[in-house]
Amino acid sequence: MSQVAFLQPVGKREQTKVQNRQAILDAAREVFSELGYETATVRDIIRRTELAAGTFYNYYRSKEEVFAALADDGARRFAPILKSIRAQSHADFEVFVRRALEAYFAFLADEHENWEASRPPDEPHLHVRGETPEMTAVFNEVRDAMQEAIAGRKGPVSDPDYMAAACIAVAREVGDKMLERRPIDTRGAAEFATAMILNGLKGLPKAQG
Amino acid sequence: MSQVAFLQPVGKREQTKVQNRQAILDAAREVFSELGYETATVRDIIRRTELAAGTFYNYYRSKEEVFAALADDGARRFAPILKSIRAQSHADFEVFVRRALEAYFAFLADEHENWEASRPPDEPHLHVRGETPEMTAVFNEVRDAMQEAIAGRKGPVSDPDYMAAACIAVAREVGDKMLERRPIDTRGAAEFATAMILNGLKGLPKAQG
Amino acid sequence: MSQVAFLQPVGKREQTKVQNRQAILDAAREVFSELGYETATVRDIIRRTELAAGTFYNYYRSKEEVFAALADDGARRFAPILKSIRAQSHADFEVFVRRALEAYFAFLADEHENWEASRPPDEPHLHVRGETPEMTAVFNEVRDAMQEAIAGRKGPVSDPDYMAAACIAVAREVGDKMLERRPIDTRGAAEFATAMILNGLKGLPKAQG
Amino acid sequence: MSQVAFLQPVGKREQTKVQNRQAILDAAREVFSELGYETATVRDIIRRTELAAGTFYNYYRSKEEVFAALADDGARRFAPILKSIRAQSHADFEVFVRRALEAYFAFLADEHENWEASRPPDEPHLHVRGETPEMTAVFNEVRDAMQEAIAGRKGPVSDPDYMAAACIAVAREVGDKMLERRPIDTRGAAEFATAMILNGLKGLPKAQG
DNA sequence: GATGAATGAGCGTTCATTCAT
DNA sequence: TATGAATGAACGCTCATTCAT
Repeated sequence: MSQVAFLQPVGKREQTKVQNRQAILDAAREVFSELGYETATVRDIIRRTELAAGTFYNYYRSKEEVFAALADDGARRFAPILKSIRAQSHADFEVFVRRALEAYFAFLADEHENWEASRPPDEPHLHVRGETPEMTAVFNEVRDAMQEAIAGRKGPVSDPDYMAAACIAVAREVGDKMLERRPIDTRGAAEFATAMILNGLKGLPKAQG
Repeated sequence: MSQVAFLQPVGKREQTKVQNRQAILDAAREVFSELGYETATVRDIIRRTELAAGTFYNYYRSKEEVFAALADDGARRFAPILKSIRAQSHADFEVFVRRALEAYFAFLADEHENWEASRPPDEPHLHVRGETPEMTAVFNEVRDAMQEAIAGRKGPVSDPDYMAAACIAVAREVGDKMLERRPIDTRGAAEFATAMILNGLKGLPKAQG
Repeated sequence: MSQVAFLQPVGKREQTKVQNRQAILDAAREVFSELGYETATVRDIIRRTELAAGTFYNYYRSKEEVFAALADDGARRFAPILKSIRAQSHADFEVFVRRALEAYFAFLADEHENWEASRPPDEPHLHVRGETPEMTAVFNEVRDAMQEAIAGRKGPVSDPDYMAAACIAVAREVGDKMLERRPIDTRGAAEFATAMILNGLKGLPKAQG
Repeated sequence: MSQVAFLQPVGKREQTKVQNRQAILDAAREVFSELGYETATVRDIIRRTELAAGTFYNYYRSKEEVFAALADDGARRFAPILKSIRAQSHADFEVFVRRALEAYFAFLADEHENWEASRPPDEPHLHVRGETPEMTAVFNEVRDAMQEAIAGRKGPVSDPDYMAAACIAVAREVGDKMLERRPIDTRGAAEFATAMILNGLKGLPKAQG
């Protein structure tokens, strides 16, 4: 046995297991973002795979479960980024908001570009909003962080629940709109969303550019 | 012939027709708000009814059509309210926003209470957000009005598309949250949303109550 | 009471009864000839009528029954013609065959023209072969007559059952083809069919026209 | 591994697949010939099978497709026979007609016997004429050949379209009648049909047997 | 494990027929 | 009688899931 094998005991078996799992995840990601969660079927997923129908169930028990797995994946990748942002903001709420939004929009753009890159160019194209599991998950991360940040602010706050809901709603909508524009301008979106969240319409810069 | 009969010549037939149509609409409203549009099936609707499978099709040709009928109903009731608000605000954007939000939240609360009243008390309860057709329709009305109002504002604006998206997102989320609280406080929600939209988090009153 | 009323007691009631029955028959004839027996539905029939769905069942118990009624109608009109032909042929088989075919083709052409006349000009148009009930019925009449005539021939015959089947088959096919040509040439068709039946291919005149 | 296994490597799976496919074809043949194409339903077919509803669709996409498969099968078996007949008749029309009819009737008889053999003895029994897909297909083959043969004949012909229609009609009807008799006498039927087609009633032998 | 055919509940829809009015 | 809405069995078909191989 090689050292490598010792450190990571990948026999042929384990390797294909990993590959299959990944193949399913990849196919599922595509399918969910093209068809949306409701419309997508398990069959759609396995069809984009070289695997057999039954094999799906060796890895995931249902459509729900594979969706959750994808979401998890996104969350796992994003969580540390968000954590370091919080650490770096030293309780400065404005800074935190700005940076969190920047990170969120960057993640979105990245996801989106990967997805577009891996697609045959002129397929019919539904793109149901924010329906990819990763985006959903990352969005949830941001929401939670925002909630905590708001709750932890010193001084009495108006209504932390409403505040969080409102902030996160702005983030989501602006994010979706951003993805529809070309070129995708994550900085512009972050600026807008930050200004809007902190100062409202009246605080927005009066002219664009 | 009684005068009443003269005013409203309802035979038993017409009566049951009206009743059935209403029963279908009521069932559909329930089903859509519990399961969401995608998940709901025509059969789910008829099952909540004492009617036979085929009867549905005497009234509506498809799930889409019954959804549209419900949405129409909501829109029809709300549109004049919104129109008079616009007329009364004389191009004062702040006033318009405040009143439109008040009307929107009031409508939501009303809808919601009616719906809750007609429900068996402790059914399992998913409540997919804002998915009842009426709410969808009313929300669309508000969105359109907001978009127009923003587009029509004098002076250069930062990014009307983002602005509209952000405002409407706040309205929707705060509305949803509002419905989860008891008692339902439409005035509080409207105040919050208005302040948030116009001035952002920093403009929010520092203390609650 | 007038004499007429005495002879044919038609009150308003009886009159509409007759009219309704006729309306159903007319509609059914159209529908059967356009859609064919299998494809046609009772609903198709009543839809071409000013009557209500249930009314159909006051007159006929099913699709089958109205089909039979139409067939009967055709048979009733054709039977006397055929009878007189038999009487006039004094057991001369060749004469009988020729005249029976002429009468059959004439009836077909007549039916067909009536039907075409009563049709909107460029509707889609299936015309399933020989499927109108009248044609079916008349065809059956001719077949029976032919069978009898063959069975009654003096001298040993090769195989009366086959003979009848063969003759009638020729009549039907040539009849169908005839209806597809313009102008409809009943005489030509009768000549051809008669020659074919009596003398076969080898007895056919060598040139056409 | 045995040699047999080498020649035909059939696992149990392949075996049941073949069996199921055959079961569906058999059921379909029965259903079509008892009910006719129009009346038959996919569910009628699967009901005569031990299979589940959905299984049908693993093999055929629709009623049409299974019908076509059956027809194809018949046509494929019959086409070479007919081809060799044409080759052997060296443009002698009479010979061609006689042999083609013989082959057609033989095929019919064969088909029919197979079908009867595989049937429970005294089922209700409609037997819509010549409606099994195989017979339909074979009949079409004969018709086409006949049309070509007639069209290719030297010398002016009376009316090739009528001629073909008449010949084929005789073939079909005599064929159907033949199947109703016991014992099935394909030679007798062929003799009769040939004589009838070539010489008509008057050329028929005067006595039977 | 991987396979992929089999399963059968469920879907949207149609339609002959019934029956209260 | 005429009406036409109500009925519910049946249709073609899909799909998540199972299970023998």
